[in-house]
Amino acid sequence: MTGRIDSPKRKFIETALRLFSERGFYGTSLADVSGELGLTKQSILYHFKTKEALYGAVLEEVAARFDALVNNVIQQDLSAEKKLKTFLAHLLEHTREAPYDGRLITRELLDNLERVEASRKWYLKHFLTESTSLLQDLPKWRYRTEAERTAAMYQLIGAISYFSISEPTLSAIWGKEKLDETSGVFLSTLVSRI
Amino acid sequence: MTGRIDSPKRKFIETALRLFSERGFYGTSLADVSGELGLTKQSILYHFKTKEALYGAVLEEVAARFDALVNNVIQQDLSAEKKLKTFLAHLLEHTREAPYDGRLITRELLDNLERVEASRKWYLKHFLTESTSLLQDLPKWRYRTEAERTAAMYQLIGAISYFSISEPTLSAIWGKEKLDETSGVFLSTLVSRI
DNA sequence: AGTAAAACTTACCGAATGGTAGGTAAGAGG
DNA sequence: CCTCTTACCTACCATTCGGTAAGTTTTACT
Repeated sequence: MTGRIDSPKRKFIETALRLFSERGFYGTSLADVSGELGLTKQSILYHFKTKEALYGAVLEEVAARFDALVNNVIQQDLSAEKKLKTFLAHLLEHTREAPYDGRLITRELLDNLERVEASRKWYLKHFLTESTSLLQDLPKWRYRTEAERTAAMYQLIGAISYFSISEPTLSAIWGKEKLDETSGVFLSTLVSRI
Repeated sequence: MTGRIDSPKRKFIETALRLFSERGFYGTSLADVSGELGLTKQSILYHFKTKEALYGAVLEEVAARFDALVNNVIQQDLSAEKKLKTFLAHLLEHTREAPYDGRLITRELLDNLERVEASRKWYLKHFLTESTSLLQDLPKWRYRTEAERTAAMYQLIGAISYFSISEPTLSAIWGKEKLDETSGVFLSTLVSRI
């Protein structure tokens, strides 16, 4: 693993994440990515064999961040309810601080329908499984069916994710002020309905 | 308006909708679209001045379907609560019957961040505004703030939309059986938390 | 200082892209 | 029968794409 913070690979991954998340895989060229760093596209191909390999590295890093997010909450010594609320708060906070992450994952959900390969991994599997387990220990949900808990958890994740990718559009439609008001009450409104 | 069902424009729009929603704007070439119809790409450029114009026509049609969906519910003579539930049921049903529509809108939410032009219209404005108004007449929500109602409504729409674009991925992660179970209880789980 | 690996560069390529220009075949209406 | 419009076509073009090959510069280490 390239652990070094300033490893050249990492600066490519960071830039690629931003561009892939904003313009998508096909909308981003290798020249775009390297250009942002003042380099030629061949500098990328030195570190990553293909464009797909670069994309895979980006996806892996983003998935690792989401995994870390849910792992972190699970390991804390909190009540089940507190864990869930903390998880949702952290997830929402993360989509705000690192909007590229959520956008990339959403694009991946849309794209892997077509750009499938035998080797494609399901980076989100761990995140989804662990997230859903957070509902299992809630008294309110313990005696519901597994399917109901799964549906409920995916609704929470979906609500947060969809809102975060919509923010630029909503800002244009509603104006910044109304968006900020809505953002301000988003978490409490979401949690109040659990 | 090209009202005729078999208008040549319409067959291009239908095919383009499918491909744009599956592969995205940059992932779909004019040759791809025309190829599916056994034609050359110039046949498209005869009907639509540019690729952007074709995309715009597709987007307009999809947005019109969402508008019709919410308009249809609002005009019915139902209680506020029944209206909301009917709306959510119809929205979920629509994302299942016409999965291309939801995927295209989600891509547009992601893309218009970058592919903005002065002329770009906010196709979703009417849909969002009218949808949110559905919560206004619910006793439970009447005395909450406008921002809270807006947040709640967008959470419902987001939950449905995100789930629908995730179905292929979830089917691969969970398997078809678990996905079907979850789908089966999705609406009731969602509604029970309003 | 010397050297070898790492991190780039220039030069090039075939394929695909959106789009232009200039046709042609078919049908409708007078 | 003639003409105009619709709906396509072939031919072509400049640009961009991901990727290969072969050098050159920078860095790290002895």
